[in-house]
Amino acid sequence: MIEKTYNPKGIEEKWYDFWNKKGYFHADSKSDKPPFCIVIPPPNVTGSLHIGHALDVTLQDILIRWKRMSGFNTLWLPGTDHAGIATQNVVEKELKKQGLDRHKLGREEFVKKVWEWKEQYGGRIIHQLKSLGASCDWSRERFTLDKGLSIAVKEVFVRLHKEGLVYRGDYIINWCPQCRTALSDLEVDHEEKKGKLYYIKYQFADDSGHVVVATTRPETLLGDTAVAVNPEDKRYKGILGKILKLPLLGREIPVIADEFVDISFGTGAVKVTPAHDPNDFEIAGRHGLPFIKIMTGEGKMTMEAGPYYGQERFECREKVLKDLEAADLLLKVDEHTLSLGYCYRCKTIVEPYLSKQWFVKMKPLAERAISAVKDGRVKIIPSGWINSYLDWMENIKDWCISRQIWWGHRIPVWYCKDMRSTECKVQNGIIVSAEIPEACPHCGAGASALVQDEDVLDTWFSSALWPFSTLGWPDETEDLRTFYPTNVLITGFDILFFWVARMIMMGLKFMNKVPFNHTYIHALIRADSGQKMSKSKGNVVDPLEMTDIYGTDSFRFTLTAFAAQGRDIKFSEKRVEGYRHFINKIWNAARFVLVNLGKDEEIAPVKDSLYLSLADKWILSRFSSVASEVNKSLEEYRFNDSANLLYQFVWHEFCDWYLEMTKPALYGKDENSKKAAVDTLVHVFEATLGLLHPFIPFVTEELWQYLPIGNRTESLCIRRFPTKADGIEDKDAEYKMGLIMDAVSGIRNIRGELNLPPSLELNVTIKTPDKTTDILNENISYISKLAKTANIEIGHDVRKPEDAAVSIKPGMEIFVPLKGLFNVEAEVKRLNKEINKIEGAL
RNA sequence: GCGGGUGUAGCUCAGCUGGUAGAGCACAACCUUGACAAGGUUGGGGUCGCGGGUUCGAAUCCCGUCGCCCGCUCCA
Repeated sequence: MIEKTYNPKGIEEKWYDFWNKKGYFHADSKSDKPPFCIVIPPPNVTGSLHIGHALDVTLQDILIRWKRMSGFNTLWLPGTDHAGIATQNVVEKELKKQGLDRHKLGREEFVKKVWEWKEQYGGRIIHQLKSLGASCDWSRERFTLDKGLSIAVKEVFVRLHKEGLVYRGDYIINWCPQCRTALSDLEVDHEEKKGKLYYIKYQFADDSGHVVVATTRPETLLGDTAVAVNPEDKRYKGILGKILKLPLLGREIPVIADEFVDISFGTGAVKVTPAHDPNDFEIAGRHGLPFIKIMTGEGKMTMEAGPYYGQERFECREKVLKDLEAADLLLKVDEHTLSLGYCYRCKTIVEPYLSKQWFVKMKPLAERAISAVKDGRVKIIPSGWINSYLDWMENIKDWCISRQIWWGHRIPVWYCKDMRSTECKVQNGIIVSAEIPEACPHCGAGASALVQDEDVLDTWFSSALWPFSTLGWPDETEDLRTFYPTNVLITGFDILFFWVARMIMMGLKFMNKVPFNHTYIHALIRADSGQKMSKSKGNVVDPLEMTDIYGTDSFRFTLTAFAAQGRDIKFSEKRVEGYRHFINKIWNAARFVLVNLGKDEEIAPVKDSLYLSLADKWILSRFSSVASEVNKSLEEYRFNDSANLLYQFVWHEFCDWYLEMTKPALYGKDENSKKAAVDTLVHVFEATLGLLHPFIPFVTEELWQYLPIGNRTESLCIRRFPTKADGIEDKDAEYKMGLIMDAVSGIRNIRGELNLPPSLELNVTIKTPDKTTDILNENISYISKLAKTANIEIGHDVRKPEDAAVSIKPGMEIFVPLKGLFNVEAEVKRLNKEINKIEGAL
């Protein structure tokens, strides 16, 4: 006999190894079964599992296990991401502890170190995924820097370049002076901060007065090449074209007119710093202004900054302000809230910076991705995200894809130093090639004249190809034919733009088909305070700690029950404990089933039995509708609904009612009834384990092994997933049981008149109201409920009771046999005791 | 500025297409009854943010309002 409480230790590892070794997770690209494929959102290779992953993985595993059991050829493709900047930063931090930095090591040595790091920690997250029960096909595991995926990356870059969708140019990009690399717009986090707005006098060169401009970054005036006003601004009509003396440096700059300037903000006059502000950059383009770089990639001032040369950017700001004040050029300082950009990896304030970078032209790619969502080829669930998606896509800007770091896919571009031909000069000596070129294709210069671009690609460039690069693209593999497009992508909304949108664009571009038909965006898990979980706040819940204390099944079930669509989740450990009790309840229900089984008992199909009791019919019918509801809710990604349905059914119907009501038959002398009861009990319990398996795979597999079901497969995880046909629909039984349940629940209220016989049988009469008007005035909702239970269609207008009373007529009496309630006797004793107590007190 | 979400029991949250307010935890009382004390039975506790409207009937639909939260975007 099995233990009284469920202890997951040992059981989880045992079954995971078993499933894995048996090859149940392996997908067959030649199978006749319909394919069902999910590619995992690849976690950071050196990362460790956080609770968001746990939710993500649990939901995917539920779908995969459910589809596998439902007869699909399932592929859940696992893998990891090299996570460019993130990983490089971690390794650099580690080197710093050893007194090293990457520049001392040199590129080759450094990259080697990162690979070593990857080898050392890369397996950790995979191991953690397995401990959650993730039924991935590990034979197909991928890493974004794998050879195959690298080929795909180069191929995409080359093809996009050929079509003019990849270009190189000087633009203002977001620059992190700490990481010393460009960042895409998405990699910048904005935060509102209280800052100051400084009003500075710019004097005319002819000493005929001054113009006041306002700025939040006074140090950038060192790079000003104009002051702009709105052409419509009457205040400044007279000064257009006049020359100003740049404060502190004395350099001469013109006053220009540009419509970009907002008349109502500040003084209506704007300093123009083309090399350090994206808007000013554009203004400069329109007016042919020079670009003066006053800052280096480290955030220090250049020679152009004159006396401020070499100063750090914020130090320089202070000095500039001091000097302005001394020169009586600082008119006033206002409080001003502004939103600052921070590097999403190192939290340093990002600097708008002019530099040469590679970009992807997004508009043409976005157009197709917009229509794919609009016409439903990609369905976003919940649909609330569609607006955000479209909004972003319709205002998309070009994507800066070059990063000045070393860990990642090196850009497949070489520069010819010789440029011996005009052709080569026209091309600026740029050679884009998937292979290492042996000579310059433009001018024939030898390999020694060619230098590869130093930069690597944004880490999201390779993830954008994930759904097809992992299946073998650009080769036309069997896997690609079978599993692309994938069925569903499950991820959090935080990477909707980073990743989901870009996959849709790339999938359409290179496969001509959307990468997935559905994408389910789940909620973000927050700490119970409602804040985002983060290490610095110390409010992180470690999933492995949860599984260690409560078991994987309890933890998975908690996450699933939490996963209501479209809202954030505040995590509470108490809920996990509650669901551990649920797991234990199932465990003990199994013990009940097992003690009521004879040794080697043959379990017959219940449909053949003529001796089914009301309770048997009822539970079979309930099972039928629960199975149908679970299938339906999973179909619609209502994970929490399916979890709650099962919780409700197992605990409050199967355990609370059915197990009690079947006892008289089980312990009775009638062999036929007993046989029918045992058959039903085992059958329903076994099928329920099937329904539960995708949610709580370990405990269900363990228990299933004890059940004597004929013609069984060797594992529950490949058992056919139950449908409503595994029960027997019997609305009449449900109706009658509903009345019994109502009556029993009402025992307390009618106890004064209750005269229960000592035997376990009694009759309860439920009398419907006498008059139609009573029904109308007081009992419409009651009638409505009864009608619902009895599955009677009532008219839309319940004000016409004759419609409602099709089978429940006014004054009609319904007799309900309350038979075999095991604990009625004890309940009566208790009630009488309490009544006596009350009477005694009176 | 634009968009989205949310306000339900002491706490964390469910409540699909309108029909007598639910779960877990916490609390109180009783019960070791042949699966289960990680249990059972019963109970206390809610003006479903506030104000209107539609309806026989609204937590649910509509309008307004207050509070909290989250995205995107601009600001010199």
